Amino acid sequence: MRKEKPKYKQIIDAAVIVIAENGYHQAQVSKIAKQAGVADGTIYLYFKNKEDILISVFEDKMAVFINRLQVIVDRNETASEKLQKMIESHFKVQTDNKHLGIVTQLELRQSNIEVRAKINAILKGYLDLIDEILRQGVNAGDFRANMDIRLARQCIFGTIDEVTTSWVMKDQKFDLLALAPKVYELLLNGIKS
Amino acid sequence: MRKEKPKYKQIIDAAVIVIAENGYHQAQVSKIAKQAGVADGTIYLYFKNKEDILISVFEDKMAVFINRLQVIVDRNETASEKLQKMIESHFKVQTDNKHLGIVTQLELRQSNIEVRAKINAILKGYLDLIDEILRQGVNAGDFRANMDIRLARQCIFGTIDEVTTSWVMKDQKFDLLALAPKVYELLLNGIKS
Amino acid sequence: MRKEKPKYKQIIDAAVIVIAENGYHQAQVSKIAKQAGVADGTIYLYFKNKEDILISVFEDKMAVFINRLQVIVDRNETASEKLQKMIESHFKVQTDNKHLGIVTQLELRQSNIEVRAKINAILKGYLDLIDEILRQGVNAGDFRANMDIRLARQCIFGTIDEVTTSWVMKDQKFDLLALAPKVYELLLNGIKS
Amino acid sequence: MRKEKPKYKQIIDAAVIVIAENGYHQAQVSKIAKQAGVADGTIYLYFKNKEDILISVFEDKMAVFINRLQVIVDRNETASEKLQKMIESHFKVQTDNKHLGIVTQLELRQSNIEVRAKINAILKGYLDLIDEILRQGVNAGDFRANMDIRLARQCIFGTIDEVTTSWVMKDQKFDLLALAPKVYELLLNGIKS
DNA sequence: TATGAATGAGGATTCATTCAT
DNA sequence: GATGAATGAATCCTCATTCAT
Repeated sequence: MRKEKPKYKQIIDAAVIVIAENGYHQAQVSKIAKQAGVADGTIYLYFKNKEDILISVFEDKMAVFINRLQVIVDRNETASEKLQKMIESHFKVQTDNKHLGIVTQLELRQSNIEVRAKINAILKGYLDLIDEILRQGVNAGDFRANMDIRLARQCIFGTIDEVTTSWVMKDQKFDLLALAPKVYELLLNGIKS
Repeated sequence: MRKEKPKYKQIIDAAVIVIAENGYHQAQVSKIAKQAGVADGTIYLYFKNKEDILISVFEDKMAVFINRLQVIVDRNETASEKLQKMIESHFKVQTDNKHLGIVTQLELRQSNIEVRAKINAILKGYLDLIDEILRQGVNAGDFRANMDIRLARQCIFGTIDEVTTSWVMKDQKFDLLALAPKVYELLLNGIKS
Repeated sequence: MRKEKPKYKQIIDAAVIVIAENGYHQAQVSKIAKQAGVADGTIYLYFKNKEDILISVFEDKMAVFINRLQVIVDRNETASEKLQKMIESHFKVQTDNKHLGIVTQLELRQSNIEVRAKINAILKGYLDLIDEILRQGVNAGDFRANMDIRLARQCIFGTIDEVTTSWVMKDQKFDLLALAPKVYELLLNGIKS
Repeated sequence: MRKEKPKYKQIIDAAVIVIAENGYHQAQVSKIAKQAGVADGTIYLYFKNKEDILISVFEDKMAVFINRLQVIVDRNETASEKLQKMIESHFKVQTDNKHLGIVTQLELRQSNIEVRAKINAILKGYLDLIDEILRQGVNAGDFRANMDIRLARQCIFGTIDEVTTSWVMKDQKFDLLALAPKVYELLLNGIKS
């Protein structure tokens, strides 16, 4: 599998650095190749085209969020606790990697509709897990029975996303993780039964 | 004042159509000029450069949201009622113009950091009005006293934005306006005292 | 005659200022019109096109050189004295108008071949007068009999021109007029019998 | 070193031909690329921008003049002989390449101030060698002791330049090289002791 | 005469991708 | 697998000139 080859990872990491430090529109393939320490042409042995690099970057980084959330969902806890852990986990991953937020919240959003559609398909795996928590909460009677799952999830993700983007745009100057309890409280109030 | 000249408006409207129908990266100045029924050079009598067109488009369209919200804020009603009207107004404006959502939710987000920074400055006028409603609600005892205004606003705007984007990406197939009551209920639960 | 109309002169003078202060390639017709205090379109009531303005500027300014030289040539003096006066006169005119040198020595030389050809035609009136002095000198036995008039004139004009250009490029910092005696000596040695 | 790559030279030579045959303002990069037999983009692997091409053209061609003059200066001859050889060499180089004079005397002079400044810096290498000959002549007692070196050089270069330009503008119809002895005589008379 | 809004042709440059080595 | 020189399509903006008023 291509993802296991060392150069694949090398190029992905280089792309994150180049995009974060130069911005989406200044992240030329040649710059990524240089950062990765390979020739321009080598990129095309591992990626179909530039679009493929960008999508792979998102996929690679999103996997961290998804894997952690999967662990949370699989635990034997209440939906409210899972919601809380989810928010904390999301903010924790962003806090741990300065480049990540710049890339996911600002730069990759400048990509064109086609790339964004593929990014959304990847994001769906994450959103589905949030839905799962919400369904668990409804079934357990923790969350309101007549709640629109999709809407609730859009509220949760929209809020987390907006807060994260705001934090990135403020140069990550404040403690994002410290906001988790207040975000949790706000969101829980909206959905609890 | 330039905005009162008919051609200024003509070009703005042409830009919205061209961007919505061709996409951000295929919205060439010459295409906008043709759509507006003017010569390419005429564009530059009304706009400094292409960036200026895009920012002006956002400014012009955002003004509709802001003006309507200002009216709502100025009314003699409870903060909860204003929140409700705000959500309805937001969805109403989006519903009334098929092109608008494509431009604000999808296409203009592909613009570079400089344009986005200017877009955010315009957006701030809208966010400030939401903050105003929240402050009014807290002062009147309708909303929780210890509520973080900024966080609550990020929750509200993040949710509305996410719902709207989702509606646009689903080709505006369902009735966005019909979602307003449920969105209102969800958000109000999160902040009411 | 168009040259006697006040606006004609107004535009010529404006052109000299605009060219000197902005450079040839930044001397747009609209800038000249603004400096002259007329509308863009008005320019075209007095000049056929932009080229015509530039040529007229050269013609107008060159007339000063030519008229003064004509007076010198018509005097009852030796050719050597006339040569001396000519050099002094040339440097004097340049010294008297700071803008003139910038326009004639640097900026107008950036014009295209067609304009330069017309400029050369105007210059010919000046060169012919130099030839006249040289012929007088040869006839009077002051200058070498076997001298090639055209070559001698090219030497004289080439030297004066090179010295003047050098003075302009050194920001007219030194006293050009003070060089006249040495230039005269150098050139006279080359041609005297 | 870039100058040793065949394509660098290819492009320089193509630029000379295109400029000479089409004129400075009609010498588009794409035309130069086509003449050089390379793609437009290839130009930019060897030159920073169009300005860089033009300056490089002048530099490359001026090197011929400078190298030949350096050889002359280094010889064990009198300053007068060197002056004579210099004039002959200058006219010889111009005579050998029909395109060269058009480019150096007419077309490149239409370039803007920035390019001209860089061209003048290159030209300085040539002028310095003329100064060297003059200093040698003064020291050896061949040229006048109280002579102003700079002025004498301006006279020499101004004359050669004027004669050459005149020859180019007359479509190189007469024998430029045949003028060398008379030019030499004229200039030598001006400076010899 | 005078105005000035409108016109529209024209070109340098970037960069994702290829392919001979 | 790896290289990197070469490709070439694609677009924003300027400004001389016109002409309806």
